[in-house]
Parts: sequence; structure tokens; C-alpha cells
Amino acid sequence: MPDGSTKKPSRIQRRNRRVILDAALDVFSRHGYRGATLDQIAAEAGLSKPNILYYFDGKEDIHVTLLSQLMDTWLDPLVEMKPDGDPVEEILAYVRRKLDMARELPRESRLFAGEILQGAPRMRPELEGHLKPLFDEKCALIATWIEQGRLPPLDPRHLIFSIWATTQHYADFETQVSLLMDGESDTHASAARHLETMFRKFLSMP
Amino acid sequence: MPDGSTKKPSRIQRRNRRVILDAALDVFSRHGYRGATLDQIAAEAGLSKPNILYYFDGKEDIHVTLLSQLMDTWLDPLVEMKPDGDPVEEILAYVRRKLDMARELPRESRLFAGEILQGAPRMRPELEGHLKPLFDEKCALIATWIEQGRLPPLDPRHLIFSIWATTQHYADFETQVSLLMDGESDTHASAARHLETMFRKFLSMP
DNA sequence: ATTATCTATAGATCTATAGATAATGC
DNA sequence: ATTATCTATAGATCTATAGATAATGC
Repeated sequence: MPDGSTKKPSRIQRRNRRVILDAALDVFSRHGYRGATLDQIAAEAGLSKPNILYYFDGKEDIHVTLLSQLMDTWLDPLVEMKPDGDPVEEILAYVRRKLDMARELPRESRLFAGEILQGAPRMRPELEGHLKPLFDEKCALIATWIEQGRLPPLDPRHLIFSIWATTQHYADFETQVSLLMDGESDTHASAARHLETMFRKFLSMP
Repeated sequence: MPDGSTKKPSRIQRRNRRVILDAALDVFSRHGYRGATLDQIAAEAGLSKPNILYYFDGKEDIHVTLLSQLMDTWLDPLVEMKPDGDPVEEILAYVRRKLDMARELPRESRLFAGEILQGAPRMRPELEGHLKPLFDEKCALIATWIEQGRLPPLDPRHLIFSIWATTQHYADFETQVSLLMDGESDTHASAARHLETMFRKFLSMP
């Protein structure tokens, strides 16, 4: 009984749970929660369908486990924005990390986007418990920088929203972006230059 | 036979097709394509399920009809960006129209976002046929403004992506935004000020 | 002894159709 | 005569379980 047990998981258990979660990330991020089926996840994981249900309580359990395990990874770039150092460089480094993450983890980005898009039916507690406190903390940090005259007056909340929106856009709307950038060899590099220029200008003192 | 016929549609036909499409917009934008059911659409429309299928060929027909009917509305703000007038003001007016549209038509925004997120399985022809030419045309317009020295050098494609991303974010990620903006009475107004400031600064000549 | 895996299938859900009936327009 | 609507249900799909069997660890 791998789930709900208090015993230590075996090597096989850890490996299979990881294999299943990776397969589920693929399937959920491509087709959404309802569009994904246990058949697809099982095929992608190379296991039988009942075996999937031996490791997880059900489809929803897989989805919730995925989301909460990815939450930390997802918030990490923002955690790394620290009070030391130059405010503008701290924020620009955050933008770079976030854009890099959109390129390296597009499935994770689309998984979260799909969940939020539908009203976060399975992730609201995670958002309130993890995202909200971190968001408030970093908004306060940016507000301090503004009070110190090291950044121009701006609304920290909307600044963060703009960073999230512009960086995740390249993962979440990849279909549209690649259709419109057809002649471009390295969309990521030109996006990085654009965002660097835009946010640097926005954050510069008059 | 209301669908596929060459006859002129009756008043009842037009009304019921409109009622069904509005109900479907509600259901599809909340639950995604696969998450939506004909039962939900029928209940929302106040019609029986077989009656829905009397007016449309099936679930996919409703979805495709919705998407292509909304395409024009969705692109309208960009169509309105014209070569006359001051470049900065033209672009800022476009940002405002786009943000207003995100507030007034959040269901439409989420419907498109969900479709793109899953690789545009039912909308790719529309994107190639309508969005792509318009996008290219407006990128060329912005490039002209830059050549004329009326805008600083920038990549028009990424500028448009940033405008789309930042404005649609308030509709597509509304769940997250409202969770994080809990103390705010008018998110839209403060977002409008933020985006105006940010893009104006970005577009200003050195 | 316990853990891991499979085949077969129950039970629920969902799209779509069959077939009959009511309402509407010449 | 044609258009519009309903009840009932076929057929497909999907989640989850039952029950048996194979593999693994003391």
C-alpha cells in the first residue's frame, strides 16, 4: 500500500511514482485535467492502468500531487530575489530566471496556467498557503526599495504581474508565438533582450 | 435543418443559435473543451440536449463556431491601430483597448487562452488566416515608425507579445490576481495606470 | 508475508441518434 | 409541409475495482 501508508517507500515505489508523475505532467499539460485520461498516462509511463492506481488514489490525486510538488520549483526564482544588491539588477535577474524557467519547464508553466485558467479548483489552498505570503513579502521588499529612492514610484503588485505575464507567455502561448515568429531562429534570445530593455527602462530613475 | 442549409435562417433559429453560443461560451471558458458537456450547455441555454444538436452538428461544431465568430471581435483593437497620429499614443491607446477588452470579455479571453494553451487544435487555420497577416501588417507599421525615428529601436513582435501578455493576464489569471490583490477595490484602474506608465516609458525616445 | 502487476469488467458519464410529437407558416 | 422540440436510449469512453498471479524481502 504505497499511498497513505506511514512506511518508508521502497526504491521501486519512488521510481514508479516519479515515472507516473512525469508522464502525467506530459499528458495534463497537453490536454488539461479533463482532457487527460489514465490510459494516456499509463501508456506514457509504460505501466498498466490498474498499476497507476496502485501508486495513486486516482486521477485527482495524481494531479494534486503534481501541482503541489511543482509549486516550490515554480516559486524558486522569486524566492531568490533578495534585499542585498542593486534593486534594478535584482529585479532584472528575476526576469531572466523566470524567462529561463519558461523555456526549460514549459510543461510546468502550462500545467499551472491551465489550473489557474479554470479557477484553480485543485490548487487554491497551495496558492493561499505558499504563493500569497511570498508575493506579499516581495511586494514589501520592492516597496522598501521605492521608499529608499532606489526605484521610481510604481505598484509592486502590477510589476510582478507584468513579469509573470510577459515571461510565461512564451511557454503558455508557445503555439501562437512560434506561428508568428516563423522566421526567427532564436525566439528566446530576442525575447530576453526585449524584456531586459523594457524592464530596465521602466525601472530606471528619471 | 438549420445547419449546412442554404436557406435563410428563421428568427427562432438565429435566437436559439445565439442563446446556445452564449451558454457554450460560459461553459467552455470555465471548464475547457473537454471539461464542458452538452448537458451543461443545454442547462445553461435552457434547452434540451437533443435540441442543442438540432442547431449544431455536435460539440466540436459549437466550439469551432464560437472561436471563429469571436476572432474578429478579438482582433478589433489591433485593427484600430492606425498609421495616422502619434506612434506612442496609437500604441498606448491599443494597450487601453486591449485591457478594457480583458475586463469586459474575460470569458472570450479565457476561451482563446485555453485553446492556444492546448496547441490550438481547433483554431490553427483561423490563426494562420486572420491573426498572422494582421500581426505582420502591424509589425511592419511599428517598424516604419522606428525607421522614421518616431519610436526607439525595439522588436515590434515582442512589443506586441508583451502587450497581449500583460493585458490578457488580468482576465486569464483572474483567480490568482484577485487572490493576490485582496485589499484592492479597483484592480482594473491601477492596472491601467501601471501599464500606461510602463509602456509610455518604454516607448519614449532617449 | 509483502509488494507489485496483470486481465477482465463493473459502473458512471458523455456524445449522439432514433423516433415520436408539438408548433408554425403557407 | 416544415420547423422545432421532447423522451428514451444506443454506443463509446473513462475511472476505478475485483480477483488472481508474479516478484521480492525477510
